[in-house]
Amino acid sequence: MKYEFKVKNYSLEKTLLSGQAFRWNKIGDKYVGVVGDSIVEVEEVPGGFATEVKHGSLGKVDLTRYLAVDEDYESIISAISKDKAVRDSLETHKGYRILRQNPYEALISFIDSANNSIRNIRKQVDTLSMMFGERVSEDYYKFPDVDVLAGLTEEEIKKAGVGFRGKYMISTSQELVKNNILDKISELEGNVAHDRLKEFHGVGDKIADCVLLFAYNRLDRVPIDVWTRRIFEKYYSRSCKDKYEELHECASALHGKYAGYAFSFLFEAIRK
DNA sequence: TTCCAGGACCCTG
DNA sequence: CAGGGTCATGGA
Repeated sequence: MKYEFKVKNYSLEKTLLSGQAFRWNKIGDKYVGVVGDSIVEVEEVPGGFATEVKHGSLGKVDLTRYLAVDEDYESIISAISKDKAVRDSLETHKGYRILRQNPYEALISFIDSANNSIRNIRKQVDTLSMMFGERVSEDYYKFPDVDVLAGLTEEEIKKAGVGFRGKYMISTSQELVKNNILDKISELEGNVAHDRLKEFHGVGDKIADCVLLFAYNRLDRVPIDVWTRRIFEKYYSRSCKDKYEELHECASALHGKYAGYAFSFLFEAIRK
């Protein structure tokens, strides 16, 4: 099925290849990715972009949600633009959007992000899908189902190249098979949801916030990592202790309910 | 060869 | 709590 989206200020490249999602590739002029059970092709056209869903059930409503096309982007930009550092980063990185990914896929993918490079994460998530996910078409595989990963041995999952993170993926999946709380996360208040996610083996402060920001649309959550700390040093040399919770409080105080967006722009800017 | 990659865990003091 | 070592893997 083909769908067209009219939307301003949407950069497919910055959004789909940024490191918030790991299953998109640019092939020629098109971006091709696997979303749920579908292969999606996206291409820029005048006034927005065109999508084609191959093999799969993904509809326009699902895509609108996943790609955050319905987001009130101008309001967000306007709100965080009060800050000069953010304004500067927007000059280069406006058009970046925060996706709304599947929570399980995001959880496992970001468990894979621990002490790892984006390049490797991409490769490993791809291999995981190829080895343990359902085949969609010739070269494309769905992200593995939770009960499949839950049934693997550490030896088996390590063949996907995920290293020491494999055991975390398995135990997290096993916990979810026993008690799938991922739907309930959305009902929890921010800090509570954050702490609940941290109960999974392999999920610490930063990864919990990645999942909240990139899957649950919690735009106020800020994954604090080395880059975030560099951002604080460079732009906000104020007195917040070098402790995760304190830094997150500072980020909130600076940018409020869209702090996740603000720091995503700053992150993209400083990482270059 | 060594170091680092969007960290988290575990053990000490 | 704060500070270390450790964990697989690939690329520079």
